[in-house]
Amino acid sequence: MVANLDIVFSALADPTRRAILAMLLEDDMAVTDVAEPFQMSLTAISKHLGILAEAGLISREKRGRVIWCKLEPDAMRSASVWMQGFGQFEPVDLDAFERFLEGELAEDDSATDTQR
Amino acid sequence: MVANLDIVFSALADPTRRAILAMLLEDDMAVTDVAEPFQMSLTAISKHLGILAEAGLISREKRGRVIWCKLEPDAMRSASVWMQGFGQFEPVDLDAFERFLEGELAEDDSATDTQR
DNA sequence: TGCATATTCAACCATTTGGTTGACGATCCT
DNA sequence: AGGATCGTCAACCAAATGGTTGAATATGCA
Repeated sequence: MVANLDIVFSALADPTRRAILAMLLEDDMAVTDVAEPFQMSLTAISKHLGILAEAGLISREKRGRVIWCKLEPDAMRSASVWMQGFGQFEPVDLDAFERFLEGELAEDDSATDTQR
Repeated sequence: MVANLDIVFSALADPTRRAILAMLLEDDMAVTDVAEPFQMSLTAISKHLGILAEAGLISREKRGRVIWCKLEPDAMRSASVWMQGFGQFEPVDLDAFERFLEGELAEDDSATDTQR
């Protein structure tokens, strides 16, 4: 999944699309329901969803008449990794960060009711 | 520094601009030197630099004839923070990571004082 | 002073983007 | 079968984007 940074970043550059992603963070949604809070036409939203899907940021699955849209947060990974090359806003001490993640993982393992 | 996600992400969406940022990661550069490795005109590069500056990703300082371009990695912070809302590929809980670091630091301190 | 260098400005052009509307295919429900 | 709902397609449009060239401005240097 070598996401193309061009299309990922340009997909993220539009506020409508970022809002859609934020909505999908809550739950999977049908196209019509995604469109509901916006002023623009269903066609416009459908195009936005196409762009998000093209970037790999969402997936769409047709069940009956309804197409369900699902967030695919992994697609942001390459963009995030690229950005990590810049600046000090990311954990500077990667070794410490690894130990931190290991600790969290151990916690997750011990938590029997943890989802995913 | 409430960077505008629209202009930050769309600035990052262009491969030429990302390449420029990567070059500036090495060192500050004059406009002419930034333009040198690219096929396009100096004017085009100048426009790209304008867009990067508008997004806050670089700053430009004129010294004599030469305008020096400097990476401003902080501008990526808001974009990075926004992305952290999605997915598990970013430090999910930065606060927890900070507490973890403090904890490690405390361990180191006590290790120097006493035998663990 | 006069020329070379560094950078931007202004005008222009082709392509892409984000939106619209109207028609269409597919599916569900009586 | 027939009507309502879900979503896309096709054609179109205005504005933004990414590039060009030629001229202009500002600075350094002999």
